[in-house]
Amino acid sequence: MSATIREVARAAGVSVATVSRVVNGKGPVREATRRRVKSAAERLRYAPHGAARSLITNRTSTVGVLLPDIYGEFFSELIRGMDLAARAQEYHILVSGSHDDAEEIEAVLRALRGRVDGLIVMSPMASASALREIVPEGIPVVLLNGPARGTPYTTMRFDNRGGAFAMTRHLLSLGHDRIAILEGPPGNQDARDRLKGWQDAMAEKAGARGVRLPGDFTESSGFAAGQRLYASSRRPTAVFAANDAMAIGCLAAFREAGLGVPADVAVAGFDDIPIARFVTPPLSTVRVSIADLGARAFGRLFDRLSGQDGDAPRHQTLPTRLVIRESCGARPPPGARRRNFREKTIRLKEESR
Amino acid sequence: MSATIREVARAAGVSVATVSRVVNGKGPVREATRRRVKSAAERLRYAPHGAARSLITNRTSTVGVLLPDIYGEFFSELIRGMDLAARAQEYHILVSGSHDDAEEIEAVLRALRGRVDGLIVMSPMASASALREIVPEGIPVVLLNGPARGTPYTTMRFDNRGGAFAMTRHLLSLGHDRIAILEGPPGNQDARDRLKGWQDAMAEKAGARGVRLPGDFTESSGFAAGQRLYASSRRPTAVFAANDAMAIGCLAAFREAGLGVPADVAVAGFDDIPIARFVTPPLSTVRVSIADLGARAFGRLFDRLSGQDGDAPRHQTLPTRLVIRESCGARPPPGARRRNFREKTIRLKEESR
DNA sequence: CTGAAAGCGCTTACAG
DNA sequence: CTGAAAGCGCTTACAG
Repeated sequence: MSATIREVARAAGVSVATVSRVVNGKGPVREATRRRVKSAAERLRYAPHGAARSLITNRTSTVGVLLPDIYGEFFSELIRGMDLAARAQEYHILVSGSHDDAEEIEAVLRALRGRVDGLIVMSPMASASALREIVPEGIPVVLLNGPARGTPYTTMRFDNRGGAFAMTRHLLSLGHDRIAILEGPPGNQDARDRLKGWQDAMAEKAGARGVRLPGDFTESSGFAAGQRLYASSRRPTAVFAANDAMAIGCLAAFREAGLGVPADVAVAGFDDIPIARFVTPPLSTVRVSIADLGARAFGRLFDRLSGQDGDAPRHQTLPTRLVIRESCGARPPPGARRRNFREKTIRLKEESR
Repeated sequence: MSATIREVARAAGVSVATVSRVVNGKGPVREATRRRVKSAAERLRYAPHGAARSLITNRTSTVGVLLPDIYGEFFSELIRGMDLAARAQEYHILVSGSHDDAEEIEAVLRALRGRVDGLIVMSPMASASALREIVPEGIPVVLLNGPARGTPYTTMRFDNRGGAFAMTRHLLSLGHDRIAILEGPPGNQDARDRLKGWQDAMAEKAGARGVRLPGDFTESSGFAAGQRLYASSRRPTAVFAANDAMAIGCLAAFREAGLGVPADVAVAGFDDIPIARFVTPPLSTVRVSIADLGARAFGRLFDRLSGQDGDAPRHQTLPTRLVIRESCGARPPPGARRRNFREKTIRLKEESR
């Protein structure tokens, strides 16, 4: 198909070594030779063969990305952030998604040997030790949303607990004392941390009573939870959903039941997906920058790959931001910055270690 | 890092050729030898080196996916569909997104040589000839949403025109005769085809008057369009947005202006993103299966790669489905199938060539 | 400044 | 049934 280095060498009347030097811009080459090679390469539309190059250099310029079964905008944004960061370093992204058990991940990881220089893994398994069994050693790994401690891996996550804590506290400060939480999927680390934040805030306030409802991050599960809440005898005065999709499903259930938001019940979500400000009423939520998470994860991995970083695992927690719109019925909190669309956002302190 | 075939060979007391035969399950090997090799490979956690294998077999088991700058659920769903289909064939997906000019794409394509067996390309450029200049020859390509004719490539798309035509006709049948369209980005082929469908339907009805408003597929652009429509002197009685995100933005603008939907104005979208049924009021739209598009695109490419398909380019158009909810104010159309959430869906005839 | 040669880790005819 | 050897397309010391 494509021309090889040998053909370019012949066309330019030089050795393959010289072509290689010109193409890679390293090693001394006389200007006249360089031009001859350049033009031959261009004429033949030469592009170095990636696999051949990888074999000898032991670098693939590719990172593997393993993700659990993810829907919606989270996935896009994450890939987007990583892809942009990777391209800037002339790296490629090999994606494999929809994993829900260890065996599957292991199979993919084996197949990736010799194809990637490093790995970004968002594991559906909470256990770090399980992961260590599976991930090949000697290859740099950045873990997304995994456990922060007790891992030999560098990790990166949002401050889920902090964001949930702040939002719950905000609801409490508005006078709510019966606050329900719509939980995410049981095994999901984000879901756990958000639940934890809600619990911690609720524990702070004497007399506050919480209700926990199961969910799975889909709009439907939020809708179902909303229906249950509506029918319950002592209805909570506020609902904190562990993500926006569920909050929006819940809003739909309340609307259908004729329940006013925020007049009859306050609702808040988590993520600040683009659509959050356009639903009825505009949704109060916790903003995270998913693309940023992706870009930083790649950046960390790249640092490791280029030896700019030590070998010790690092753990970083990205800050979140409270976004107060209409669904929680709040007046603009003091000190909040004014933004478009009548929303106020509050930057939360980063919780980094 | 990882064990090589040579190490496994030594450990098992055989030649590398034999290890290769065992690992690949081809060629005759005595059962006892096979077991010895298997156990040695397992003990050493041997995994074949992808690049080395690619170099000799001239297959990478990887397909490259080039996409324009895409946000939201479209991107996720597409990748998801491709990834699932690819995994079933033990293929990998190399993704590169956010391209908006030819030069960028060309650079990525060159870098992909020797890394992928085939390409799935969704080009921001409408012109097929421009693409031909860039795409390396001799490598199978499936074009997503590109022009159907005049290309040497196999193409795959939704029946955008047909879906838009059916929805517009539906609005007309409800008695609307002033129907606005919120257009997508100028260069986008989906956007063009949807506009065409609207135009064709409007042309059929004597006395129908259309208004065209610019948009870019984002909620914000739909919001802005909604505001303009509200302020306009002769307000249309129905709005057809070229995608759901814009329709939802438009709904938000109408709500803010105190305009009732569908009482004062009907609204319809395109895509049927998961959230469409949960907005207020639930959105009438045209359903497409994005994951299906992705899976089929991979399938076609795979057929080409495994020689199961001829060399002649094939063009396929995937059918869409009308989903009637509340935002367009229709009564259930006759013959529609009943689904959950009080919606009716109508399968539209496939328009395949 | 340039070239001949070794070698990266595999697979695959070809002998035996 | 098994092994020795060639070769996939590159890069990189090593000579010259």
